[in-house]
Amino acid sequence: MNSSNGKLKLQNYKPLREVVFEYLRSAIINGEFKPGERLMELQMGEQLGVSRTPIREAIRKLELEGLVTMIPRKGAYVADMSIKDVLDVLEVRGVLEGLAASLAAERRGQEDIETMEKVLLEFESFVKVADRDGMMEKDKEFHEVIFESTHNNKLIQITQGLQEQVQRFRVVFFSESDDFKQLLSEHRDILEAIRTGDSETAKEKATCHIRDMEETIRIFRKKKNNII
Amino acid sequence: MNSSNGKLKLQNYKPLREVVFEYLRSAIINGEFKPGERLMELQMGEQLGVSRTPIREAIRKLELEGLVTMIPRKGAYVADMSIKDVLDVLEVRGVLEGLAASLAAERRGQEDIETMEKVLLEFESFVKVADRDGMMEKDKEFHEVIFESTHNNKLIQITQGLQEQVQRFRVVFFSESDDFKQLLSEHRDILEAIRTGDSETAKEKATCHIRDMEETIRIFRKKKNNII
DNA sequence: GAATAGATTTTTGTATGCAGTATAAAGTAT
DNA sequence: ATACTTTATACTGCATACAAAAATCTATTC
Repeated sequence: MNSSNGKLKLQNYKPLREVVFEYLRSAIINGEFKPGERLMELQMGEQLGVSRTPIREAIRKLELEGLVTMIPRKGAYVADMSIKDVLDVLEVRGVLEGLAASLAAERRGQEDIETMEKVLLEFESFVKVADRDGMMEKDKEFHEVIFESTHNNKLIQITQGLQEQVQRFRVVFFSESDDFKQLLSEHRDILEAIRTGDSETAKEKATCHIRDMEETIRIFRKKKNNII
Repeated sequence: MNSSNGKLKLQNYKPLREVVFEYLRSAIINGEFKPGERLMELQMGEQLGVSRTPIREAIRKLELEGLVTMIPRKGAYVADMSIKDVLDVLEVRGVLEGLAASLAAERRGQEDIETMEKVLLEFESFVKVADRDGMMEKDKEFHEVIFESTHNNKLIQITQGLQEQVQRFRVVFFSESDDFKQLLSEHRDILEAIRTGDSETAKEKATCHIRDMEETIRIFRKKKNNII
């Protein structure tokens, strides 16, 4: 079970398809590949220095994850994401964050609390220097810690998928909103409820937190009447 | 846009990988392939009369869906499912069913209600003749209609995935429980709340419905202390 | 008889080849 | 010029080939 033998390299081995999958996912999530853009196997393969096979296998996974849309015999396209899609995701995320916060309040360990506090402080310091990328990262981490604290693997897995889908939108959100103070205070409220084991309050605060995001998106939709 | 030309065949075209994917998924869900069983590409290919390529691509999707576990350079195995896994799924399903029922109460159309009523009647008639397979099918359909009525595509998509994972367990549930009358009356309560547009009650009833399933599983775990 | 090293077979990972289809371009008729 | 074929090209879908790793079997040694 321990790793004292020489097989480290083997355990570190990662199939090309996996490398490609992660690369493409990250590229789509971070907007390097734009929605509607076509992903051509041969071209991507040349770009990454691999054959079509691993590309194709990676695309199958992206397809199931909803980041890529397949049209048989035509090809793979980066999935469009309408504001309706984002709102749908947030509607689901709302209840899942609520569930997660309430479970976390019941099940969290001491080190979970400590990690949350650490992340929150780091978020705060990014707010001070107005580092949006830093804030986004820490915001994501904060929610991740909460989900980890539930010890419900399915919940963690599902949320990760959703996470990735909103991530594409997060950039917009963070450039729209200026009210990071509110975000911070909401996070503090959630953490406080989890710390004291008050699952009911934790659930409520977490749900509201997402509802606020929804509201921001709705306002955004009214301002610019376009599709992302 | 219309289909008056001869291109019908093309629109019906389904890639082999898709056929294989659906076949394997169904086989795993219905327990024809047992947990831990190894899926060998060449062997599966011979069995289905296709080459390894479509098999591999199907496996990538099953992998992401959590029905298959990959060990690099060793192969694909039907994913194990512990009772803890099932309980984790149900914990998530609980809040999602709640959300779905409350949204359905707000957004359902007339024909949604009619479909639910029809399915419920069909379920009832299967109860009368003690047809477990029929009941299982109608139970599944009932929940599907509710999710459809939310018009939230993400919610529908996520739940379908979860659905498939518990389906493997449903067989056990339906052979354990004899209290189909209660199941039926719970479904009736949910439908009634959705019909009258009482989203709060709908949510509550639907959540309880899943909690009951959880309870059944917990009792089952105590009775037989084995892993499925 | 057990253990180990080596050879053999099986299986995965990746690349490539071939057939068929969609798309764009060129040509033809009206 | 416009609409309708025809042709060319590029790409996907699937099969197959080849390399490398894992598993299995065999023989040899203690």
